Amino acid sequence: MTTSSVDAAEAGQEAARRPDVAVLVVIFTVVDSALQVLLIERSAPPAEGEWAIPGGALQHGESLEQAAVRKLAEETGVTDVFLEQLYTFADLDASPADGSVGVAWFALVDPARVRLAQRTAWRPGWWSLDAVPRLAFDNERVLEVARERLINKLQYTDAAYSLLPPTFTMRELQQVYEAILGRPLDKRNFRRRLLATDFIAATSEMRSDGRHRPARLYRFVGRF
Amino acid sequence: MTTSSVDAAEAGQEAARRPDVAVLVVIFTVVDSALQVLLIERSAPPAEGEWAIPGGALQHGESLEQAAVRKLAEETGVTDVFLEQLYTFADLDASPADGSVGVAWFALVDPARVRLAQRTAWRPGWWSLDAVPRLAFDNERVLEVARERLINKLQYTDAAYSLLPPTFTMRELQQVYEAILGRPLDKRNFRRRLLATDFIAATSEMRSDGRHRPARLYRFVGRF
DNA sequence: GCAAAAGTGTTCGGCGTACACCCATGC
DNA sequence: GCATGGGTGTACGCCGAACACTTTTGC
Repeated sequence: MTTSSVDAAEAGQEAARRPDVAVLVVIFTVVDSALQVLLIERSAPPAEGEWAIPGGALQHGESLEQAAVRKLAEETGVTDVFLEQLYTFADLDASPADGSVGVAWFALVDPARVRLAQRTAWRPGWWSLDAVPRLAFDNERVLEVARERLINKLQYTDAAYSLLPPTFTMRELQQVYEAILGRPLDKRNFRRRLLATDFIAATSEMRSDGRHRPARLYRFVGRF
Repeated sequence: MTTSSVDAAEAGQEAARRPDVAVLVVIFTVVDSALQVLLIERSAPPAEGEWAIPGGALQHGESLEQAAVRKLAEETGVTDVFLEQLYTFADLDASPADGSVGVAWFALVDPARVRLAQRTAWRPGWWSLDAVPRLAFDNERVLEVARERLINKLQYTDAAYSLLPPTFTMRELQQVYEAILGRPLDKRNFRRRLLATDFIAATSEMRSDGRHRPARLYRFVGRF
């Protein structure tokens, strides 16, 4: 780890001391029916010009979760979302023998709430999962592990709450699932299954979109 | 973390330098139909006299997995078993603010293969899961996470291969499952389900135990 | 009236679960 | 011959998967 994903904020410390513990946050979102991940363009060696998963050193007195929350907020301005520890890597770096580790987390965010950090150096950007560029270090492995976990989590938790606004239509929810699972789902089965879970509940509101029948809005229960 | 689970081998280093990264290994076995975990009695402060999950500092040039394998071998003499990363904790210690982390792993071992390290200080011992002593630091949390993962892994993987000798009877296999799940299972359903997974296959051998019909021996496939 | 998305039921196969009796052996 | 554990089959309920038509609206 060490320098594998240090952004502008940490870039100064990088030369001063190699941190022993870093936190990486794989930030997913779904826009236009496409699963996307937030990546940072590295503006200094090593791996200058390559893209990497956002991350930085664990700061003094911070818990791992606090560091992940902070990192997520720095990059997206978002708090209070699905955020879960993923896996810890010791050899993400070009220099695996230095004893440093990277603790990877993954987060799910509603694109409507995101305000990306405005920088020209260490520029952040969304990348569609089926078009990610070459990544610095071994970040491809991290991303792959994150994607697998996301697919699993979706099956038996309400994690999707974190990818959608407070209310949403069944179609929107289904598109989120389809984008993550990478395959189309049957409308009737999807609706029945989701309502059976009690993750979501109907609201009394409808939304009129265009020249077609208005859609009922739903919300995740246990939130708001 | 830091000193939370350092055994005799690392005890000397403990005073010299607080390691930034430690590895813990939750080692499970099943003996006499009881799920047991290996614990180490701490022979020096902090938490002297309390029991803890075995662990130690990540050594120079070592990957996390190598450290876990080494730790497991030091304590049990066993290699080549189910060993999987569990979770990483930053605040296992009494002193959570020191920036050190503990990467927890969990392992499953066949009791017949184990040769416990013979020490009087930092003495290792097996404890039944429903009778563990008070643990040092926050090791109870680690143990609880490990047990949950073990229960899950059992459902959809062949992890149990690591708890049994190369061949075994259906009854022995079922007892392992029952010990871990903590409830009795139906003999017919168990047999049918396990054979359906293709994790195990019948051998041509039988074992005669006592004054009753001999039992067929099975083996895990994809091992040996 | 027509285009577009919303909404709705039934059938089928597989899987987990409950449940009871005969079989082979040693003493 | 009897005690002990080994070994086997069926019925049912639930769940995921496949599949097509009617409804409501805007234009």
